[in-house]
Amino acid sequence: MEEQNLPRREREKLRQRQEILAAALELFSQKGYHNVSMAEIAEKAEFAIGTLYKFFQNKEDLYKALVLEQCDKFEEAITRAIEQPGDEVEKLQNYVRARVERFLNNLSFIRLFLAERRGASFNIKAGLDEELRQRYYKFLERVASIFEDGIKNRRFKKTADPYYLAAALDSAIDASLLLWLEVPERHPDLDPDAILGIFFNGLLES
Amino acid sequence: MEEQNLPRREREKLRQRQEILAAALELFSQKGYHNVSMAEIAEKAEFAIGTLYKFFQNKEDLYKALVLEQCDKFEEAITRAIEQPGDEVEKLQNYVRARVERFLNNLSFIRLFLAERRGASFNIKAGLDEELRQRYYKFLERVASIFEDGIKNRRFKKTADPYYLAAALDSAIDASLLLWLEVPERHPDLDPDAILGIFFNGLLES
DNA sequence: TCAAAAAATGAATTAACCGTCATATTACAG
DNA sequence: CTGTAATATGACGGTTAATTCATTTTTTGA
Repeated sequence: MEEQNLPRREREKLRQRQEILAAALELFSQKGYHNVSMAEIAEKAEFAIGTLYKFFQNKEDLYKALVLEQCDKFEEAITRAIEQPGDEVEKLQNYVRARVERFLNNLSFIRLFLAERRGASFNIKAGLDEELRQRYYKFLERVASIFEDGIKNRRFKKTADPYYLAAALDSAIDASLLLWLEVPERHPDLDPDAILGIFFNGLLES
Repeated sequence: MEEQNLPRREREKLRQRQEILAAALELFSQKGYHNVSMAEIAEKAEFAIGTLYKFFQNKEDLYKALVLEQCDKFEEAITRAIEQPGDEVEKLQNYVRARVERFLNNLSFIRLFLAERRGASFNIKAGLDEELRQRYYKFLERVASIFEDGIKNRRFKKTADPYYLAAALDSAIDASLLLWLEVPERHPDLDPDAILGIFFNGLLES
């Protein structure tokens, strides 16, 4: 990380900032932006209200920092997976596995993320919504390009526009993971490769 | 509808109620629950604030009524499509087409619905969230049973658990529709059968 | 036509909570 | 150890918005 060689005071500050963000993440993901007060965040993080304002200009700023930071982590993890060497099948396998892993390690953020990525756009968060959308579309393009390459290399049939394929795969992952999260007793198996199987192996008996 | 043979006064009331709900739907889907005030809804519906409280106990109650009513309509339309006679392939085609059609006719609610169906659960709406989840899972089961039948009848290969297939298809529909909604210039074609094609025709070259 | 009942109204009440800032506490240098 | 600077605190001012209810308006039926 970049914590390395900063003055002691600065490192301390960064750690405090992280603690506030952690408390906020937990609360926001449980109750949603509007149902969490600064007082609550302060109490959970064990700071005074005023202290929060030393780190963040206002509630919205705190929220943005939280979401963007988590997005960065998400993108880093997924990028690493996609950039492993291998053919398109392997890349997609790595992608789905990384998605699943990240999901399992970050349940609280996932709730927030899904709510944000697709939710109605709130005036109060104007700008963030648009930025997230843009980032998501760029990210989808990278997955789409795997499909595209696969088609070029005659490994995949062109069953649909690569971008739609990417969107479909990505949302199918979300759906499967949410299912597993919300009714685990009915759907115990969570096999990343099974999700891909839906796309690889056509349903129709030929 | 059930408006038929009610006293004039009652019919009048129902119509007023609908007007309030229509105004609320538009506002909520544009700005989100917390960014719409009762005063705004009242003004848009051309009633006094107090009048809203003759129809709904409070803001949350109004919101619940709105969402549940729209869900009813959604379920009716989809049920009608699924219950058309035909083999499993035709049923799935009808299902996807009905989903697309409903989407196009109800853009404002779709935004609300997607936000609600997957969004973080808000305390304030406790109960509604759970009900929606339950209804959605029941609905998924019906789609899943089409896949199940198709597998039994040797029309489909068993590429995955039918319930996961249903969830994947359903969310792929959402994803494609949202894509089309948000960046129509890049993704002009919106062909229900193309979405199904992804699931029917395997990607892998054999 | 008119008085009683029903319905509609929106000003006033009340509650929540964001963000400030005067004060208290802590850290630090001399 | 002490005075000063840096930091932390949380009570409070101000604003927004949900809900109530006394009053006005409309409807009803005799």
